Amino acid sequence: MRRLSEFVTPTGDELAALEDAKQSRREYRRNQSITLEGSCVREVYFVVEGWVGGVLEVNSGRKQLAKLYLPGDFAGLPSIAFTNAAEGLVAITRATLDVIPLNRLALLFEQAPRLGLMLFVTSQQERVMLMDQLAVVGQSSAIQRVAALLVHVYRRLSVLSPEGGNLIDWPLSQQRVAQGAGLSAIHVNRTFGELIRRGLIAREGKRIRILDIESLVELSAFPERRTLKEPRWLASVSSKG
Amino acid sequence: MRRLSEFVTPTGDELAALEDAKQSRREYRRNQSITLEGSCVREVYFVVEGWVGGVLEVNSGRKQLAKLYLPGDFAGLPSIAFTNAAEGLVAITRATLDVIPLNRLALLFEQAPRLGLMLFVTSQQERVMLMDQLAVVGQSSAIQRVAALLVHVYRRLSVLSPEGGNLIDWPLSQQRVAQGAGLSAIHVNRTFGELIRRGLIAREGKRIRILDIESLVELSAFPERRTLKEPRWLASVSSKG
DNA sequence: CGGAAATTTGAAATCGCTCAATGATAGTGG
DNA sequence: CCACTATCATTGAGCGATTTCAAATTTCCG
Repeated sequence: MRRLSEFVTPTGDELAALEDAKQSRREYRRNQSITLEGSCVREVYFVVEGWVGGVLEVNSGRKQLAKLYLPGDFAGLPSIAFTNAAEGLVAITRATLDVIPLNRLALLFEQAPRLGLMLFVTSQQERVMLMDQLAVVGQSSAIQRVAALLVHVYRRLSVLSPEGGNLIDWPLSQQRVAQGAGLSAIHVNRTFGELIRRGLIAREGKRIRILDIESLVELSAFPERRTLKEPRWLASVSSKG
Repeated sequence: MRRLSEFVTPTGDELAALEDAKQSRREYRRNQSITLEGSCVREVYFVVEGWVGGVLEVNSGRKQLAKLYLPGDFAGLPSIAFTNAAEGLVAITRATLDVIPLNRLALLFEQAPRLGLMLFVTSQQERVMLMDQLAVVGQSSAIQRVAALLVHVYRRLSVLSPEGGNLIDWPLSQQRVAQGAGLSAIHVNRTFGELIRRGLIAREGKRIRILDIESLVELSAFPERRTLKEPRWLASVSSKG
């Protein structure tokens, strides 16, 4: 629930309503497809464990990794407005998801309006993350794009497990990094090499060690955004569930 | 209101609540800044008339045009979760905006929960639009990116004024197109030339005529998304305001 | 252990960028 | 109304970052 409570603290009733909306729990193995792009949308997912990718296919087979869903994120939401899913969902690691049928999601807005508002605000955060990724892909060099992805993952994991340190379990193939950064896989390989040569990161098997986060941040020019806590404009909304 | 009612038809009470949330109306001249990136967020805007750009500055002065807000869109929403505005808002044409203070926006979720849900769903649409733009910028060539922008604008204007035809009033400088597509302004110029040479578009002063929309769509590989109308999963939510 | 997928490296091609300069257009103030 | 200026559009030339193609190695999974 970390993502939701980042903003305001949900009441017990609100948390209960959310738990109530969850129908079942599913497990996926690494690289397993969760939802196909273009399929019919009946439910969304709460990521309990693992990494999930949101992937769009365009331009004769080329793929864009548009979003990394981590534990605490709601996956599949963007597609709910359309007849066909805009993004495919893929388990990037072994993953555990809770299923939330759309009709139960809709009821949350009636039963717990403030929770609905929190979901709304969280979706605005997601829009900003997409805009940031767009700005990186649109306006910076290959090494900056890869650095930005590293910074993004580093920061998000830091929130999830503050004791995690600088060693990141890295399940993304260079092909997937390429799909996220808008580069070719081969150039991603060379770019990782350059980051290592510069002493910014090191590879330890399937892990990546962040050696110099300040330099990575400076190189990537990736903005750090501060979330508003308990904003005044939200105080007037009743938290009655 | 077109954007909201695209999904479900709001009741009179819901429309009244939304009107009530609007505080004042403001006019901006072409190229005037509406909101600075990094400023404090106290309100959002409903675009009544004109085009508004959402711009992110990154990477030592380079800018990304992340979103075109057209009449009926809510501008400034993405920033509400943060202490500082993530995007700057710029009037691309002369523009008229209604101001909605954040506390009144928040109250909508309590007073008209179904309207809150509609705002939520509309935000998911916006996420998909961003993902589509990201996929275009990340995965396609210069000519495809410019074609995709043309198709995007053409489709959105077609919804706003179905009688509009193939002649588009084009207020975007090549510099701004470049900021949207992740290209240099000079290359945008050459790319427009190529599109004209191929007979896909023609320029008539400050207007652009779309000569061959099918070929533009095929070239750009830009997906057409169908909005879900009156979805079953929403029927159970009360429309009482 | 076998086979598929992922990584790595080299060489050549190309797309798009930068630099530089010119021409066109529009807004401003006298 | 016109000169002035800033912005925008256009064109050429050369460069450089990234892609593509090809092939060797390594790693991973069953």
